[in-house]
Amino acid sequence: MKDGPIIAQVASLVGDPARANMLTALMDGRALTVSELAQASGVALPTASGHLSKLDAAGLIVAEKQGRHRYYRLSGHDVAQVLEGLMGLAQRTGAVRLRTGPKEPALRQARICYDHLAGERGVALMQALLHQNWVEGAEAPRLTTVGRAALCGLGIDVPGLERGRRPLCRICLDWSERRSHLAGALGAAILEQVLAKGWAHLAPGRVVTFTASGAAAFCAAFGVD
Amino acid sequence: MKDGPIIAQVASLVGDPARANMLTALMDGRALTVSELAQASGVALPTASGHLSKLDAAGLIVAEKQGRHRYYRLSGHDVAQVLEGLMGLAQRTGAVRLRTGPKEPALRQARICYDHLAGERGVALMQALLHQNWVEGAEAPRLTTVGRAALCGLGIDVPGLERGRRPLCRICLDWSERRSHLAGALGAAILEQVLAKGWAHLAPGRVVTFTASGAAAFCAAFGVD
DNA sequence: GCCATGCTTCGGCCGGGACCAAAGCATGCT
DNA sequence: AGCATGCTTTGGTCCCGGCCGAAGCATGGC
Repeated sequence: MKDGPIIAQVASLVGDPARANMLTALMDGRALTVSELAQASGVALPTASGHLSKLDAAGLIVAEKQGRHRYYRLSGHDVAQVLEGLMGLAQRTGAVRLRTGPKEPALRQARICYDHLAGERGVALMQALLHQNWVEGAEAPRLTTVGRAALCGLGIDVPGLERGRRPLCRICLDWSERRSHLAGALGAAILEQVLAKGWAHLAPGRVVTFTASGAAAFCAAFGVD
Repeated sequence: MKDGPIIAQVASLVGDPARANMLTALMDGRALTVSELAQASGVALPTASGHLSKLDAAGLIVAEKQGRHRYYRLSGHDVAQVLEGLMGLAQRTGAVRLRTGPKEPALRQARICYDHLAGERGVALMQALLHQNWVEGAEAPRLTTVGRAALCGLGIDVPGLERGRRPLCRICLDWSERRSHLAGALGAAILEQVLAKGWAHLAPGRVVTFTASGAAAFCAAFGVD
């Protein structure tokens, strides 16, 4: 007896180390070429190509041809979200990673989750937004009028975002903090703004590093304690 | 380069069809014996035993010895949540199940997600609770005073739940509806109450079937339109 | 036209792991 | 004690799937 969709198929795709590495490498929302993904996952190029076709066929990633390069990116936020969930599980159940990277603490502090901010800073941001009543609501948090004005003042094109098809506010469970952070169009826009203002920049491996002054500015702007 | 905890290990555990079947069989929150799980997953008993040891060692399930039986259940809500997430992915990406069961529609309508109500009815319940302002809040929705009184009136021991360690309100993304339903201690208590009042009963395979009068009573009680 | 670059396909190797039957423990009933 | 039931261990088979090298297509630059 089988209940619901066959979860084993998609799970086994993620279950291979090489593919898992590829997927996590894609979790920063960028599109990467086959060669880059091959290197990121530590397998030869032909092997990577095969893996990627499978992931593509399964609909977890989508391809984009550009000249003689072929770019792959995650097919949606739900994929990233499931990956975060798996990371949370892996961490809670104490699945120790073999070579516990030196940037683990940095990842916990601030990282990219598909296209928005996650980690301690991401959760703190969410808390601050709620606390100041810039957003409110339950499973689909809504921007308040006061929050809307404040974010516009910070240079975020809220009207533009509202015209898009993508939901403004979404929540996403943070694997390291086990609390939610802000996703959705607004989450992405805020991250974009943070990077544009030079408060932080992207380090390899999904790590987001804040400058000293940038961190201060970030906290001041969004009311993080 | 590996990011975050090794997600491949836990994913590959779920990736085996037999184990995936066992896990989904456990998603109704009950504890099942090894033999039951063997049958549910369609493998011989020794094979099932081996799978279960692995899942246990990985911390996805926990064992409970009772006489000569050995009961297994999911180790936590996070496991169930990740499984729901995987189902959502599998469905969106069109991973069709081979023998699309006849109870698929029933599953969509109302089913058990670990220990609370999911499916159309679960989502409708959540909407109604929000709409009537019985609960409000963002990533951790809170019970309002008016909601608290109303639920007490329906025979739910809210003070008792509040004394427990488990969070009262949690949200959980519904794989079939792609919207959230209510989880947490309150979600579990509501389901318990629905079953206790005979409004619905459990059918095999996580399906929850409402009686005609029970459905009406349910809608009236919680203000579902 | 030529070569260089990026990717896919093919062929063959190899290991891990799923599977079951039969034997081995443990627990409970009588 | 003795037997039945429920589960685990052992041993051995088998097949799936990951892996790479080499060859085959594309695309772009010269």
